[in-house]
Amino acid sequence: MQSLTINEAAATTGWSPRMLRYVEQTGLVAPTRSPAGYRLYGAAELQRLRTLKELQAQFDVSLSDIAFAQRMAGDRDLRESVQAWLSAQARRPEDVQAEDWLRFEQEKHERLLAAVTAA
Amino acid sequence: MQSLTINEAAATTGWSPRMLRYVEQTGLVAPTRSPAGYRLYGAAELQRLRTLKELQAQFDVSLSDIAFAQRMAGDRDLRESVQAWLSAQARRPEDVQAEDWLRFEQEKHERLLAAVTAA
DNA sequence: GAAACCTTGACACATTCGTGGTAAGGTTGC
DNA sequence: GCAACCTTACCACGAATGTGTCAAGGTTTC
Repeated sequence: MQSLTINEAAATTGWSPRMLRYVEQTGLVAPTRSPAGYRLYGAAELQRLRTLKELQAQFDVSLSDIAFAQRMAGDRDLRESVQAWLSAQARRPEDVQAEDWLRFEQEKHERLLAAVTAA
Repeated sequence: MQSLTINEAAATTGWSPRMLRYVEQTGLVAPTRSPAGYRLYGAAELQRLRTLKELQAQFDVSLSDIAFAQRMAGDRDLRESVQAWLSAQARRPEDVQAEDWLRFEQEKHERLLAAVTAA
């Protein structure tokens, strides 16, 4: 599996070289380096870069949004604090939305329980 | 249970009136309104404002970060797309972190199953 | 050893976020 | 009816995000 240098990676992913460096700086896609320090993008990184672009286009999210999601994924304290804060709001009528998140997890448990008790 | 007007709410929460309006605009804390359109902050809103401030101080997150988390909570498509993108990265050695998120949900199911089968 | 790549670092610029102010006008309480 | 509040709508301004370009210098390839 061969790797692409930054300009090649830019060509096949639609990002500019400048942006590839910036994306790396945000911690979202970090290529490996050659002995001399050249960025080397493997198949996995290229795929991630493409899907990252899709994610942005489809939902209009910013890089810092995704970076925050990644931070939440890796920091349980943060994640639980945020979830707690959000769930406290689910009581209010206009925010039925927020409850969906919880309900989502809740339902997973219910489905799981249903499956187990049915057996 | 009486409600506070914006300046009173500002006084007891530490936010400025200006920021209370801004926070409302972000969709994070929306007070009810009096017939004349005055913002009325109840105990729940006041509490949410205080804990929001704590959340920011403790983890150095921005309002837009929390707003994005809230958006993810309410938009399953978005949430699952982001989670999928993040988990695709968990394979890479330096990102063991990200896997924790998934493992977290996984563990909840496992604990649930353990509790059920133990009974 | 020169052409064509790569690196980091900087300057620049538009856009958004966070925050304060101020102006023009409605509401409330005496 | 006036003082003290509230509203929305702006202008402003620093900090962060997103993006391009350019300079000074290392690497690779012929």
